[in-house]
Amino acid sequence: MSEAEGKGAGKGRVAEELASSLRELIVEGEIGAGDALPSERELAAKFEVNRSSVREALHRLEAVGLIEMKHGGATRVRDVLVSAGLHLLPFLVARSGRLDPEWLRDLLEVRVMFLSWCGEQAARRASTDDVERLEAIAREVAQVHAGERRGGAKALMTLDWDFFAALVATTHNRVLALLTNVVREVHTRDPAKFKAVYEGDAFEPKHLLRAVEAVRKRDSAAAAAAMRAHGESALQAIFPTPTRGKR
Amino acid sequence: MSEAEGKGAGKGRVAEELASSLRELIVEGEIGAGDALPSERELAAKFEVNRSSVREALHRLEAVGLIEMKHGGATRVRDVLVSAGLHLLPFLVARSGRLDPEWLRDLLEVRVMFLSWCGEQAARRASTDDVERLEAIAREVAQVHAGERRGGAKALMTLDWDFFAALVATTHNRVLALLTNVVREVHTRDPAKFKAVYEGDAFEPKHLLRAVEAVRKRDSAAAAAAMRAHGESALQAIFPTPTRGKR
DNA sequence: GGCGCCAAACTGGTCCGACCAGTAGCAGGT
DNA sequence: ACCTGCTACTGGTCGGACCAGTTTGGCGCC
Repeated sequence: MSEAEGKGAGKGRVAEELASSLRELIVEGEIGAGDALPSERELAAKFEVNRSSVREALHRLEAVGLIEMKHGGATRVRDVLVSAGLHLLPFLVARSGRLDPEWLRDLLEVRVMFLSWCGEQAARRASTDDVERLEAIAREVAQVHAGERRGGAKALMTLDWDFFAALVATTHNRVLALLTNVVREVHTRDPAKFKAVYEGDAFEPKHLLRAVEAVRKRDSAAAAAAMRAHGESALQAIFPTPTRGKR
Repeated sequence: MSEAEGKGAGKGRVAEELASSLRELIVEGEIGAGDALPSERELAAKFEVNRSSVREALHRLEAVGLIEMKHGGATRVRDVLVSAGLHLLPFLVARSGRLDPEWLRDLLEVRVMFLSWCGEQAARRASTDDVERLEAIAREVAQVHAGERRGGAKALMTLDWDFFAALVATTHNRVLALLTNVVREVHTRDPAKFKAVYEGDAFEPKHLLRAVEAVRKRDSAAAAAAMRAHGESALQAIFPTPTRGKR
């Protein structure tokens, strides 16, 4: 009866939980694009919640582009790849509780692009304050990496994110800021999943230090290259094969 | 394909309209980050709609990160730049009905990054079919641009988008596909706004043709350069000053 | 038999009023 | 002065009624 089985989180909110369940069904492909969902009244009965709550849950999914509600007609599942926004990236990357290698790879590839471009733009726009901020973080990373400070992989992960965030801020590009918000969702939803990137010897603070120096010198090409190397190292750590190759 | 119908204003949906009104108030800065919204019951009375509809509207805004609802506490406006997703890019870029130059510039800059990177990845992953598809579109663009075919700026805009979409598809990167969905929202919400990019002599099909050739030869660097040039030309057309420069 | 119209039986959308469940702030006791 | 606990808020859930579109199928007409 009571599907009181607490999912990952979010008790209290009935609607949120229902949305979570439905999202999972869709993301896992158990409902397939184009299929019609049960009617709101049916869902309400099936999940033993009020129809208002069902609607609330459905609206959440609609807002993210997962489903399409049509007055008078059925509510249908949309094709994730052509209608969904980045909001459900976290759920796609970590479907079935595990990291999906395909999605993770795509994500890390895009990350390389981001890092590289942020480096390039940051080098063009950075103020001396920006440079100092970046340098402070980079140094801290180096210290933690060298074992001079406590923290380990977890601390590295946090600092790496801080560096990225600082870099984005340095570009003064607000579109990028919005993009970063979404990336942060992925990053913070389940940090443990990405720990591997920071554990081996793949993580090299020197890239960050090089990037800082390049930004200081206003050398956008070098900054881009350094950040690209930083991103590539993570990619290589998880997918040792060269960047190319068929999928 | 064509699913973006004119949505200038009044919807049949009460909740949607209310959400629109509130979103505008927030995006225009009339409610300011951190401020508390009136209670749901107050809003219901003020807008003469039911509280359920108010909640529906609020949930829509919450879903995109515009506001924060706390059980027992007040519903507050969040800082757009640190919490909002890309979903409201269209509203930020076109706030007050006009294109905001600052946002547009940021957007076009990011577009340059996208195009460039897509070119690079496409060159690595393209099948012969992909190349043919890209070439077909590029040729069409060239024909329209040369006046051999009807359409003018509007047709160019559509074709340019098709090319971009095809390029993204060629990368086989699904994260990028999601990202593209969001970009499409901006692109299709009010196409007339972006007409300027395709009207002057700024738009040069040769970049696309060069990109196709580079992709065919698996020359990722050349493809990246060509697409970057393509993006830069649009940027230059609207913001004639060199890429750098303070803001 | 085949065609077309119309009405019932769906669907989602809105409304109402009540109650549950947290929060914050004020009042009173210590 | 501090802490406690009540109370008057806030949002969250409920269920039941009704409105408004879509879909469907049967009935009458051709």
